Amino acid sequence: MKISKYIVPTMKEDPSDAVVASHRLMIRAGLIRKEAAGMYAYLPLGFRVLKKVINIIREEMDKAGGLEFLMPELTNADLWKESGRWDTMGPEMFRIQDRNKLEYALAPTHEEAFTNVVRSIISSYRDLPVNVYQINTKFRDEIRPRFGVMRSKEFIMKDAYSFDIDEEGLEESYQKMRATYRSIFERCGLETIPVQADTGNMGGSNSEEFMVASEIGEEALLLCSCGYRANQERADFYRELTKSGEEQKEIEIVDTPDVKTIDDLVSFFNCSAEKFLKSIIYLADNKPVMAVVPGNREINELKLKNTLGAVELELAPDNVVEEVTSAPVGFAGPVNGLNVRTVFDISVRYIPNAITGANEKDKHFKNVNPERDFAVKEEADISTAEEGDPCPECKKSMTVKRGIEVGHIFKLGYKYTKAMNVTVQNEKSQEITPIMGCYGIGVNRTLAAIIEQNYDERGIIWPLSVAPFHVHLVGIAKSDEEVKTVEEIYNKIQDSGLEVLYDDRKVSPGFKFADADLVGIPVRITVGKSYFTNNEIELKFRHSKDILKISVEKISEFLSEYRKLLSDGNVSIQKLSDFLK
RNA sequence: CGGGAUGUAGCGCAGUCCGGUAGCGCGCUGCGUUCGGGACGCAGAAGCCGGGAGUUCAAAUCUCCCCAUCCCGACCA
Repeated sequence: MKISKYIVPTMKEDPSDAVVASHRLMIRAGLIRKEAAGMYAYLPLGFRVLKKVINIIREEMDKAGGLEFLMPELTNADLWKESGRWDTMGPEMFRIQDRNKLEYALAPTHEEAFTNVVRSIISSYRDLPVNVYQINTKFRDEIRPRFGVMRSKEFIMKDAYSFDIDEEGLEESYQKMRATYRSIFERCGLETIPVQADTGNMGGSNSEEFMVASEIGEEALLLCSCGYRANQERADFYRELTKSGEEQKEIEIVDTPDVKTIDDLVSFFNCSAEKFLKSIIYLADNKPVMAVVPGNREINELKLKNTLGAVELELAPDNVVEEVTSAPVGFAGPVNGLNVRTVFDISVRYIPNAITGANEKDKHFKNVNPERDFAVKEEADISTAEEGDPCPECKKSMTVKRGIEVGHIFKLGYKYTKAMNVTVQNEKSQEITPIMGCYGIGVNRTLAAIIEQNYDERGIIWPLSVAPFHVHLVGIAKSDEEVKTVEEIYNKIQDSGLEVLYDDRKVSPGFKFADADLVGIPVRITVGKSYFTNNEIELKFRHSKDILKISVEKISEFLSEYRKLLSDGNVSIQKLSDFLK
């Protein structure tokens, strides 16, 4: 492809609204343009990369026995009502009506749609297992689209759904996808960290997220050297739960004017934060509940939500807090039994002589003792694991890293097959309900994550497997004759079967080199001065500074080797540069 | 939805306090000179100053209302 006939609108300056590297570079290198917040147009160069990522996913899915579908993006409300998610999906689902006032959703995910189509097709245990998938656009009315294509309102997702006759089968399907995901991300040149995760509103039990370590990641991960890896949302941690020997003192009420936050309390009472019982009022499905954790801990809202079995959980507004505690915000506590459901963190009962709000303005209790001064009826782990907390498996101290979630695999269980009444006959002619798994990959996000992991101050450094072109040919010709010579080389590279982007523009060499670095094609071939004087072609790998001067014959060999490695699916920069030695 | 910021030429910005001729850099067009790491000269084109209402002789600039975009928190691939 000649640049003069293509569209590569590169920009020297960073766009003002891009903060993270991938977003900046995708716009500067001419891969995407913003249409509106959370909506992006892919330009030809960006679309080529996107297609390469899609192809890798498709190849690996097909290899694993996945069957590719294409589902409608507009889904009937009846489907969602059948599974019960019409009410639970919340405002992130785009809902629309047609001219007859029938309700639809722009699909944010496709469990229902696939379950529906599969149930109409399968009828026997012999039809199972089956793994169906698609690569298609999803719509989510994100509260805040962010970071370019990393989090957008419209995005491409590969979503797969497995149906098995029993849990054993599901385990097999799940493990197969687990392995498939590893190879997909590996082929994309991405290093991923699989972590245990929450299943969110997808339902189900077991789930694992594939994370790309990155400073800009929106998830915090807890990692242990023993191999324990979990999303902070659901990470467990080990706790030494023993009664302290401390003698129980007499409960006292203390005047604490304007002392509301844990920080205030620490300086007021001059003791450590873990002595306080942090008591927070939430609204769980619009009903007030209180959660109590030690003052040095954060409440893990997801754990709390799961404990409560709630669909929606949010901090209660001030007026609700005042109503429930009959005191301003900041003085809640479990002592004189409030009339709300209260969940205590499992560590609370082991805190002697604690300090807590008195449910009265400017008053706190000190020397509060669990069970003596209040009943601990409902207990759960509702604390967030933090950096340095002991690993739940080996008790060693865990570290925290940030990550971008590029893939997520779930064991869904029977949630959809039961709700939507999917059955097949087993060998005894009995009706059984298949069990499901579901497996997603954010395609655009994967692309952005690839850039996040592969760039420098000059631009993108594409892994060979997803580069928009295999070779970037820079021609520096001064006369018509020289132009013709470069063109012959261009034809030769094309004939070798490689995808080549040929910079044939009439601009200065520096301009072309800078653009080549920005666009980031892994192999750059320059035909210029040294060719016209010494018959040597210059080759430069994007990831290194070295410029190699190579004879025409050797270049031909190099190109056919490159071509061969690509078709073997076995190409790496290492192998390519080794070939030149 | 809460908190913060910004909308001026295709892109990046100044001008706004203190009302009075709309500006700079990049890019773009033409001609010429250049030609190995974002070349130079000359000549050009291009802006309802986010939208609406108001104050004023006069508004990019002051007031009010709307809209959009970005950043920080809750949602998620």
